[in-house]
Amino acid sequence: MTDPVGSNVREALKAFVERVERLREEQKELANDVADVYREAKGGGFDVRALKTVIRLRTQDAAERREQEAVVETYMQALGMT
Amino acid sequence: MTDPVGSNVREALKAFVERVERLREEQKELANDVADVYREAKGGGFDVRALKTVIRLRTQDAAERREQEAVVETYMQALGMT
Amino acid sequence: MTDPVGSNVREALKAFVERVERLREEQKELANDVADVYREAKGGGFDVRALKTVIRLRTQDAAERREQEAVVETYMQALGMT
Amino acid sequence: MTDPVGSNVREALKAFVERVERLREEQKELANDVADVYREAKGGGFDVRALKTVIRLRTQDAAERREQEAVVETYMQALGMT
DNA sequence: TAGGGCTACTTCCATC
DNA sequence: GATGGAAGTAGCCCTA
Repeated sequence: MTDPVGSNVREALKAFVERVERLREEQKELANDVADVYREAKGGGFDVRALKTVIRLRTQDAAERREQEAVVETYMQALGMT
Repeated sequence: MTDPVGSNVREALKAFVERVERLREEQKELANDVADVYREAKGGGFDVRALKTVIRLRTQDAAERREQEAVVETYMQALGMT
Repeated sequence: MTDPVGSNVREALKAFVERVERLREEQKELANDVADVYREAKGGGFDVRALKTVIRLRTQDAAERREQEAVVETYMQALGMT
Repeated sequence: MTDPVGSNVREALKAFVERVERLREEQKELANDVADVYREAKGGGFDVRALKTVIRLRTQDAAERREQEAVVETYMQALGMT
């Protein structure tokens, strides 16, 4: 056992690395799927940027979102960004 | 049909949004899984930052990686970072 | 001249590195300044998140921004996010 | 004073926004300067990616950097990435 | 109050 | 050039 990383530890290391790599692979597949959906939506005439905005807004609580938007609106009016 | 978005289009919109949201949900779960693995590894005494570095390096081609490292090493020696 | 990096090249390398580091330093100072402003604004009762949103929106062309917002609004209504 | 944002507050708001925008402008100029340096370096035959790596490593303490690299090396050997 | 995780933000990189 | 993902950083909150 002169190895700086004993075989049990080595096995644990390999296991961690492989688990992460497997998960990364699945993440990449999902990212491709998402890109496919947007490509389809674009092909169907939708504005992808607006779609992304809507989807982002949906992740926020509705009440909180309206509150944020109200504050932003107030600031914009105060700055003459009408 | 005074609606600016007709019902067929509306249905298509909902379908796209829901598909993306489902995929995003799965992505989030995978991200949590990855975080869990790193947490476990940390608990097992591994250096998470080094782990991430190793996993990143594994995605590179071995020959290319060694080439990069050689150049970096050369520059570091030239700068006295020995 | 057995050095893999000749002295002229070495000097050029050092010069590039130092120029970048100087610029990075200035960037960091500016980032601190920005953080200070937001801290002040927060202390003055402003909503920092909304402030950031407003400042981001100001970088967009006003007409384009309104166009985007109109599309987003249309999608949100179609999805019942009223 | 029926304005939701009183004039003093409005002035404060404008001041904050303008300060941030000015700082952002300076940051952008610095980013351009950095890009210029790398462009020059590339023109002089340097490997920009390796340069960036070296500059990043220089921000770390030398001892800490060597420690990190040793751990990474150990993990790589344990994984057979020799 | 110093640390330590957590979240959000920003920057960077790799990919198309 | 644009996009998405990852890494690093900073600020926040809580705990000890």
